[in-house]
Parts: sequence; structure tokens; C-alpha cells
Amino acid sequence: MTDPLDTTPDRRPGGRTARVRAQVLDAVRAELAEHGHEGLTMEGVATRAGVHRATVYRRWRDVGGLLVDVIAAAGEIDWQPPDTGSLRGDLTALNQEIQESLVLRPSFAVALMAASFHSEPAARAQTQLWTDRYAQCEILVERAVQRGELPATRTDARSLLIAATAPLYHQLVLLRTDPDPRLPERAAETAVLAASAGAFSVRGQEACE
Amino acid sequence: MTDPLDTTPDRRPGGRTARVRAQVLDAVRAELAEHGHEGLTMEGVATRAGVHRATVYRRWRDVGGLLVDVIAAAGEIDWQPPDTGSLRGDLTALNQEIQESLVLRPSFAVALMAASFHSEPAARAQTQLWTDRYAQCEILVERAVQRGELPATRTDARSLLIAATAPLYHQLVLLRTDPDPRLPERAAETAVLAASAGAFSVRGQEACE
DNA sequence: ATCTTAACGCGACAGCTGTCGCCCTAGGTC
DNA sequence: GACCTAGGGCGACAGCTGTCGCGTTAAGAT
Repeated sequence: MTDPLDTTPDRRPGGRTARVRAQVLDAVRAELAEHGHEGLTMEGVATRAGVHRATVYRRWRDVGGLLVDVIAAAGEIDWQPPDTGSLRGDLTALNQEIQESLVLRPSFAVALMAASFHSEPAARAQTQLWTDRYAQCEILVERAVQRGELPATRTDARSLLIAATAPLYHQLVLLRTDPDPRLPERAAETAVLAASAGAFSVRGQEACE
Repeated sequence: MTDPLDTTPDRRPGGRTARVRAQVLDAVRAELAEHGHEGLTMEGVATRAGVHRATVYRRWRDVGGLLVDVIAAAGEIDWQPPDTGSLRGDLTALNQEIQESLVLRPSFAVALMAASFHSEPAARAQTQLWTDRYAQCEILVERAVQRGELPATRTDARSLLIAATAPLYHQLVLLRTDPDPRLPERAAETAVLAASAGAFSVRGQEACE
């Protein structure tokens, strides 16, 4: 006999439940691809998924909840940072990847950012995903140091990566500048020049995790 | 200001019309300051302004329209870029100003960005405001060149400014990192180092080393 | 096979959003 | 002052959004 106040009774993750989840998440991605983040509505997702509205509301609460689940699914694919043989090449390739994802219309990435302004859980999920990706990319910097491309002084990898990638997000998302095919390379090159000049050298012992 | 393209015979920009506009825009700013962009609703603005809902809908259409008008009003105040005597100081001061505006809770600037994802007109207005601000800041670079802080080769001022400021927006708005009081200075310094290394030279980078 | 109950379907409905038509107020002009 | 009418007030209302209660289905346990 289970206590009715028990917050964790038996769950049923399999069978129909899993099928409904898959249908709904597919519907979310399809709606995003078709109408962008603007056209992403609970009603539309439910209809496309062939599921009742109330079901979507109960399990995902709101649009932000749907995005959280989609982001979680996106975080599960094993993404690998580029490895071209030089820091400049790696950062350029990374930036090209970013630019591609931001220029796509409608952009899944931009939809996530937009949604993050409206849903705290979605914002946390997205922040987590980005944090992971930047952490993964730190190996680019380590490899560059090993190759002797950067001074032997400890380099703040995260700051370097942000310096290299931030202009892309700024220009394409916030400033809405027309995409410039040279931008990924230029931003990467700028970051490398700054790094070579010691811009990201860590003086003290911070950055130790 | 009167629109010269407006062909409608009699407009009545004065008196009550102007008073209503002022009341509504004040209400928008107050609501933004109190509830953030999330709590900005047509109903709330109308009530606070002491104006009927239908009036707000008729004149501003939607929340984006309200923001457009507020942005336009913000663009009218005469903002001046900092002048500290050095490029690094100027960029640091600029970044501190930006950081301050982004860290404020609720942040007016962040509210505008959020709204821009939902309203094309608001996005255009904001882009315009930013474009103007960046153009105004180009004088920082010109002064630095005149002082001999930067090589005499032509420098892409806009790219330099974006490189200096983008990390702030990226960290505080998109990545939602906790604000770091050193960030404005570091980002500024990084940009200056890159610039000194010729990162923003228009001709090409290999000549200056 | 049988039982328990989590999870979904369904329809009703309250609250909110945006629109419309009508009337009234007051700005601009003579 | 008198007149014309742009613009605002007002209330009604259609459409949409999110919630709730209840009945049904089927997942997991025995």
C-alpha cells in the first residue's frame, strides 16, 4: 500500500509513456523547424504529436518545459570539437559551425535562446549545455600549448574560447548583422593574436579546478 | 516629431494625445523596472497609465510596439562615449557601463533583447540603436590612433569595438555567468592587445608583427 | 492471468487577449 | 465663440490558453 502523500510512487517510463514522449519531442523539433520559436505553441505540438493538449500541459507544463526536454536530448548526442592541427584552424572551424547553426532559418539555436528569456528551466538547461560544450573545447587550447603555439604560461582557456566565439553570437543574434563568411576566421584569428600577446595568461593559481 | 510622409490630413499630436503617450511610455518603463520583460503586458501598461486597453492596442498594437517607442525615446537622449585618455581606459569604462546595464535587475537592456525575439519592429529599433551607439564609439579608436596607441594602418573600428564588448553580452546574457568585476577591464585589455598585434587592420595582418 | 494505478483521452470551463462599434471628449481651425 | 473630427473611453464578445474532474487504457508487479 503506497502512501498517497508519497512523492515518488512507481513510475512507468516504458511503453506508451515513452512513445508519447518521442512523438511530442519530434513534434517540437518539427514545429521549430517549420514556424521557428515564434510559432511553437502547446496546441500545435499536441495536435502534431497526435496527443491531447492536457497531456502536453501535464507533462511539460509550458513551452519552456518542452525546450528543456529537447535540449536534454541534444546534450546526449556526442559532439566532438574540431581538430585541424592548429589553434587558429580549430577556432575557425568551431566558429564556422556556430555561424552555420545561427544562420540557419529557422535556427534551432536562436529558438532556444529566445525561449530561455521566457523560461528559467529552459535557461538553466541551455546554460548547462553551453558550459559543457565550452569545457569540451578547452582541449583545443591544451593541444595548442603542447604544440608550442601558445606561451608556456597557463592560459585561461575558457576566456580565450569566449573571446573567439562571442563576436559571432553578438553580431548574428543580438546585432543581427548580415552573415559574413569571413567572420568565423577573423574572430578566431583575433583571439589567437590576443592569446599570443598574453591576453589570457593566468597570473595567480586560479583556474585550478 | 511629425512624419513628413504622413498623408493623413489632420493629426493631433498635441494636448491629450501627447499626454496619453507620455503616460503610457512611463508606465512601460515602470512595469519593466518592476516585473521585468516577463511581466510587461498590454493590460498592465494600460491600467498603470490610467488609459483604456483599447487605446494602447490601437496606438501601439502589441508589446513590441511599446518597446519600439521606448527605444526610440532612449535613442533621443544624447549619450556620449567615455573619454579617459587611453583606449584601454575608454573600452574599460564602456564595458563597465554595459555590465552595469546588464547586471541591473530587472535589466532594461535584457528586457529589450528578450522583446526583440518576439517583435520584428522592436528588433529593428534595437538594432538601429546599437548601430548608432557603435558608430558613436568609433571615435574612441580614432583618438587612439591619433595618440599613437594603435599602428597607423587603418583599423576596423567596429570590429575592435565588438571584440571588446561582445564577451560581456555573451557571458552575462547568453551564458548567464555570475558577473565578474574584472571582466570589463579584461575584455577591454584583450581587445587592445589584439589591436596592437594588428588584428583589426583593414589591409591584412601579416604585415604587422 | 489478475490486480493496481500511472498516464492518457476527453470535454467543460474560467480567465485572459485582442478586436470592434458606438459614443463622447477635446484639439485644431476658423 | 462655433464647428469639425481625430483620438480616447467604454462595454461587448469571439477566440485562445491553461486547468480540472472524471472515465478509460495499459504498464508493471504478483
